[in-house]
Amino acid sequence: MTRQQARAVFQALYHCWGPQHWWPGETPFEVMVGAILTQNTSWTNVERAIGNLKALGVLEAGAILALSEASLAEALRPSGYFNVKAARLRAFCRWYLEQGGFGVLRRLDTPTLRERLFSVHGIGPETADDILLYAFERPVFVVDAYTRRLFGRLGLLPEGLDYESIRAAFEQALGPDTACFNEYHALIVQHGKSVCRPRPRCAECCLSRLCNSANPDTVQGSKQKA
DNA sequence: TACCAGGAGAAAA
DNA sequence: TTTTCTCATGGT
Repeated sequence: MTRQQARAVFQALYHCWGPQHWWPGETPFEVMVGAILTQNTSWTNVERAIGNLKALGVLEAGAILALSEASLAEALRPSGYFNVKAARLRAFCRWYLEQGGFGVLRRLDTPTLRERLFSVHGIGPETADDILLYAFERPVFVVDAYTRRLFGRLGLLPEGLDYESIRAAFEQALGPDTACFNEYHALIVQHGKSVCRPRPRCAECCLSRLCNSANPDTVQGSKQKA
């Protein structure tokens, strides 16, 4: 993928959807909690769970750890996978406090911080990069299922490419640009939720021109099952 | 009713 | 090493 291709997609998405103002969290810690809770879950459900934590007055690492796992799971219920996410959120909070909190972590270089996030049970590459980009404002491109789907359909990324290779492809094409990565990922998600779904509504797709030139077989969803 | 959603870890092959 | 299964609520 060339810089020109990456920028062309960005411009088309931005023109179609406008600025997305991500991430919708009031504090870096809330962004990190949201990144864990949104795993394989729609954001509207995550908002309910975060609302529960706020109502309990526990949207803080120490307060979350002070809750029993059952109480925490109950608060997280609307976000789905609540037992799994309660354990993951507690693991993250323990790590967060052990590390010294946001003020200490923000002084680490990005590769070190990324490696340390990977050491937390329940934080994989996408969640780590969400946290790096939206909470720590590091120039890390977040790759998700929408990114794979969209750029696969555009013919700009081969199928089966691993996470790190896709991330590197974007970062190499665009250069380190936190603001751009922030907006780009948000636009891909917005586009994915609205148009570029497993059963795409390509007639409504602002990228149809790019799709047609890149990969005519997949553009109109002709190879997708009806 | 079935599909899908801002994944990750464990188990099985 | 790679693939498959499990976790679960809520909207369309």
